[in-house]
Amino acid sequence: MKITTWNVNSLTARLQHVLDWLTANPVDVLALQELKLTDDKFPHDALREIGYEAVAFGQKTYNGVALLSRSPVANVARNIEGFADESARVIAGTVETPNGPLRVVNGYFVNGQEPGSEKFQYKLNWLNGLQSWLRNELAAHPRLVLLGDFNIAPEDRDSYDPVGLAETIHHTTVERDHFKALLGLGLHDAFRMFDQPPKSFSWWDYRMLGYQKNRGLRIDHILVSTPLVPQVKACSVDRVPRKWTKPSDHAPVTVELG
DNA sequence: ATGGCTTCTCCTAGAAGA
Repeated sequence: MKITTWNVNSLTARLQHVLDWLTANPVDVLALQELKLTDDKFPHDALREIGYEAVAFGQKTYNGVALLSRSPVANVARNIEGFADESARVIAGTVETPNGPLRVVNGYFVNGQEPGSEKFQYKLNWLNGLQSWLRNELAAHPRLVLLGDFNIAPEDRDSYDPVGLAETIHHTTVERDHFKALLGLGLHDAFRMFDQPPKSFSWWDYRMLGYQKNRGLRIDHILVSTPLVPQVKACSVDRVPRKWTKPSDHAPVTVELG
């Protein structure tokens, strides 16, 4: 089965891209971030027509996450239990697979804007909350995938300019330590389980011809729990939709589980 | 050097994204 994460930067603006991409890539589960719409505006009908049911957790203008699935999603949770949050950033659900139930946790991690800012502190608090909650989620659901827009470039090789951007947003030691702490819970970066082309990124700035010059970051991730590791068959970024007209600034990342 | 784009809204300017 295939599971994908994609920050679409407005589902209203990107609905046709999502429909086109899913039609060409009929993955089992698609985790979306940055819907930027409220649940009453969620395009259930258009998705149903191509075979997907969705559970959504939306918000006006900002944030918003959803799980699209070809099979039912059960036991849906919204945001981080035990962490009060004004923003719609997490939706989790369980799908049945031939190997048993699979917990899928989809997150739109806080951006943080600038180290030292209030928003950066919110990012750190949010990451602490996520970590505590995930410990329990993993205990309850040993087969778990955490995926989404992490807004963290975990290592220097995940940035187009690790020296020039050292200790700037997405690159700070404290953010990277949080990423390592997630791995410490018993999660594994599916992308790094395979040989990948150098300068593999998942996001490119709209400005400065970012995509054309491959000035990007790898900030969209798929982490799998230890029991799933033997089942991971592939993980890759699909740059194709980043080349479409009016693209999202993020590309979809897909993991294949055997 | 800066910002260079795209999205949204209390809508045509400003905030936010990353």
